[in-house]
Amino acid sequence: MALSTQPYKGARDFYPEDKRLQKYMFGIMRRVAESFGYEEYDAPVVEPLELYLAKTGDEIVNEQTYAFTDRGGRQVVIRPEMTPTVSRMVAGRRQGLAYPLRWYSIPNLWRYERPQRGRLREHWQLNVDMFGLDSLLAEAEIIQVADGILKATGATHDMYTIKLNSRTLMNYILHDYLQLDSVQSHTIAKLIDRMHKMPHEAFVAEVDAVFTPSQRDSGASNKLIGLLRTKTIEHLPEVIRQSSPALELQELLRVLKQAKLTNVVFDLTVMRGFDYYTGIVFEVFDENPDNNRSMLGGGRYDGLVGLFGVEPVPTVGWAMGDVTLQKFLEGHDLMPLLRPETDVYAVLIGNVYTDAQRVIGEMREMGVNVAVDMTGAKIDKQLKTATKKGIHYVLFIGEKDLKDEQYEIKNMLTGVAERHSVARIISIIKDYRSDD
RNA sequence: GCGGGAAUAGCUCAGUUGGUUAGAGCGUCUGUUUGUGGCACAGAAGGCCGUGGGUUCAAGUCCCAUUUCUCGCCCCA
Repeated sequence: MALSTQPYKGARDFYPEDKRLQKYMFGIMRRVAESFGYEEYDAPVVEPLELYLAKTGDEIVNEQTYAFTDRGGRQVVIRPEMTPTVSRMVAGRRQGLAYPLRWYSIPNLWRYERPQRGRLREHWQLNVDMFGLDSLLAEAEIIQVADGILKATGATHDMYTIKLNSRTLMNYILHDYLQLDSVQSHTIAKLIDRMHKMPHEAFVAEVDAVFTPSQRDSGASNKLIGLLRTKTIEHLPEVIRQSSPALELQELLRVLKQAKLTNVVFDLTVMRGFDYYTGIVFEVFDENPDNNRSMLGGGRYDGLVGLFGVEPVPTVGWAMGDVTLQKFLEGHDLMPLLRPETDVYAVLIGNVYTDAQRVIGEMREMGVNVAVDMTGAKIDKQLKTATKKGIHYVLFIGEKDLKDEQYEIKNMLTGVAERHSVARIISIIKDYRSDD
């Protein structure tokens, strides 16, 4: 039985062309996050099981993690998300950190589940968090970071929509306005989370079933359905509109509008799956009809750091997966033309390998990436290799070139070849590389 | 964890109601005589038809199981 060449189920091999795209996406994430002053951190891939038991839903821990017992009998998990880890790190040094703390990371995460479109077992996820600021300006800033990253890919505001909601507003509506108990509220919240995946009649029927007969008679069920259709805060009933979470949402919308985010809307149906959110929640939706999904989401979760037995630290954050971003780029024709890392392929003519080293070495010292063909193959064969590798420039080095100190540099895309000194060639390559 | 679809050359696929040595295009390799790739021409390699059972005189083709891929569900980083 031959060994399989396939990667592990639900995980991906990154061949150089795949890795190149990943480097491009991560590069944008890093550049934009750092432009807002966010610092990169990382942590071990393996965490103790308890870290997740404290906050995440049972199903995630019990059925959707890679969990095992290590040789010392410790129960551990390959991290399925980064939020507990970063909360742990902040709690560990909370007194020595400078707040507001701006941190980001691009961890590799694993979940044990059946792969499907856009959801694998292994993925990379950008996490952007701000700790220590209990102000709407924190939400506003991290949303701007998200917007900045998408714009840096070349996306425009018509390609995605930023949808805002508030967990506290939902609590107010469900508990105070509709008078539901906590079990009913929880069930309704989960239903709202799924409402766009089911026919409207089915949704209405399921919502109805949650209400008691007397609640239905008083019209509470219809009120909720009506509320969920509301497209702006202004159209909410007066009592709700004057509640403090609604006023807060309105303020955030105003701040974001001032920051020129034209694609931000209020959406009462945005729930987010996790229970740990405590305030504003938001999601960014892809407007591509073929890929209508949430590609990024987050919100305020003030309670997590406090789980480590320290003073609570107010926190906002969001996360975005590499697979969803890639789907977004593909769907909107935003995939970049990526060049190979190698700038120049050196074709050797005759037995000049040793003498060519001084030319090649000089180029490398000046920051030009040069791959040398030392196969001794015929010229056409060496050129074919360069073409196949996708390298844009070929440098010919033969005895007469070494003697003249003039070398032919050929652009493989245009077919144009010129003879120059090494110094001139280096500057041509650098100019070419910088006009990305 | 539950359900639908799929699996034939490196890739994309064809393969008749089951019937001889399993096909194409692209790609790969070799050559068209050694300082110039893409084009053209000539030739070659490459398949336990995913795997294991079964039905049959005969299975790539029908049946069962299994694995993997894929699309959904559950759940949602």
